[in-house]
Amino acid sequence: MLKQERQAYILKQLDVHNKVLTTDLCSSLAVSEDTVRRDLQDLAEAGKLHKVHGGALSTSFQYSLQPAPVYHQLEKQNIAQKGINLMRDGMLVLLSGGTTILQMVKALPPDLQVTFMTISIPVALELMNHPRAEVIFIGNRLNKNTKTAVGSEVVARLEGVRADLCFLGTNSIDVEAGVTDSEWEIIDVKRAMIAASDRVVSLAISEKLNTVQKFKVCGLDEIDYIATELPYDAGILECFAQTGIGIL
Amino acid sequence: MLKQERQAYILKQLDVHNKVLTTDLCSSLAVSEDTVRRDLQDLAEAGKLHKVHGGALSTSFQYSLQPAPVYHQLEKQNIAQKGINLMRDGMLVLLSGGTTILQMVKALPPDLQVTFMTISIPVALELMNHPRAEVIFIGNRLNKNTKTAVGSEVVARLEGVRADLCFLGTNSIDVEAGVTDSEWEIIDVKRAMIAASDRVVSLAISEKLNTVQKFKVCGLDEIDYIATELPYDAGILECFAQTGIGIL
DNA sequence: TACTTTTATGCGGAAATTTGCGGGTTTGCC
DNA sequence: GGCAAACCCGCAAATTTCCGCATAAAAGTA
Repeated sequence: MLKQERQAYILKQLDVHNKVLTTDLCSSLAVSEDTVRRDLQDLAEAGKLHKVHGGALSTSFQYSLQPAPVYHQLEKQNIAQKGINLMRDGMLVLLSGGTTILQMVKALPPDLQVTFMTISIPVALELMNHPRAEVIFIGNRLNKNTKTAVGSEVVARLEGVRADLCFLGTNSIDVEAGVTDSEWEIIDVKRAMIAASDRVVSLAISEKLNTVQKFKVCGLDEIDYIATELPYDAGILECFAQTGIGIL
Repeated sequence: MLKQERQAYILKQLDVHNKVLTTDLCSSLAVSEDTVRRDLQDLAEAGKLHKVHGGALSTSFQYSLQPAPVYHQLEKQNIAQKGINLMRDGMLVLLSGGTTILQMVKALPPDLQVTFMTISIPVALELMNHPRAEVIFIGNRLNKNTKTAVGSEVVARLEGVRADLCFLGTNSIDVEAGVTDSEWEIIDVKRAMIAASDRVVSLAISEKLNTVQKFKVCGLDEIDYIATELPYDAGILECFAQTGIGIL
């Protein structure tokens, strides 16, 4: 059988099943695994498929979020790193939604072995790319604006959870008003996440410091750390530090 | 034998078999390999065939020219429309994962007012764009390959559900073996989805008909409709129709 | 017919391609 | 953290291709 025939067969199988296994191919094509692997490599270099350990996936099968322009990308990457530094292997980590959280997930080191629970569809999708992360989606009805799960079912599920860390993609945080959000539906869920976690981290770019939204999530006393893109000793952070919150 | 005769013979063989081997030709034409090779080279330069190492392929044999990331796009849109036709305002509809389901979701008419329950992250994400759909994600641990929720928690949640319709993005469907899938983890979840629904629709491009995968989901008797891109009276569908399944 | 020119074919050997195998390493999973 | 599977690397064998050249056949010419 000619090489091109084999490769055409592989592509056809991919079109039908969206995935192929090296072992299956080498038995149905009656060639060695090395040959199949070389074929897959060729096709992958040509962009015809997506090679993975053990086989290959159809290129059309990987849904990627359109890279919507992320504002303050650099700042958010800075914040993300500060959050990542808190994670340790074996932890159970709760993640809310938001672009800052998403940036953090994208920046996760591949060797980190953490179980994540999230309510955000985009965050969950991004976590699918991480090799070692275990991902649990706390599902129920979805809010279309935030693309997160909301409702009493989510709150109930969180009641049985004891997490090490909770990261909140904070909408607004203020010394007086505490953490506030603009989406009414998400309030109860965030409260439940906070209640289910040992330590709570608020990720916020400095623009959101000392701003207030319509709905209150919790007071500052519920927050353990604030991560911003500012240096540790920035002036604006002093008043937060005085309330006993850790500045990252 | 004249050169033109040989080349005509080669083209004829290509028409019949879509491929020729240099060694076969030089024995059946009783000429040296070099001669055959020169013939193939001439014909390739004239665009009459596609020369490859060891022989040649018919030009019509799309060996791998374009991966066409939307290879089955049209077919899947056809299938999607057939599925959409079953939906009515106010229904509760279960959706599994897969590209066919995703196509259907993308093609949903904006005025349809349906409550969807799904286990697939990409499907849920796509549904976020629909203006009137209510979306419920049945969450738990996520399978990284399929990007769907799996595990007993999902099954338990589905037990309390009574849906009008269930759409399965079928991996393989066979008259004898029924519906089969390649992912072990998804089996229980699909079974639970089937049990929770009044009517079950299997969406499958025709290439998946009469193919079998490793794990059995259910027999054909559990399936109410099959939607393919083929017309109602296609021959391959007859054997399915005889089992009492509705052909869409 | 004899000679030249052009074209086609076969041959030998070198170069390139393909393939399978053995090793050592990495990866995924329990 | 271990174990089996999957992977990567280099090599060797078999096959195919390429290149130059000689020969033979065909075509043209006097």
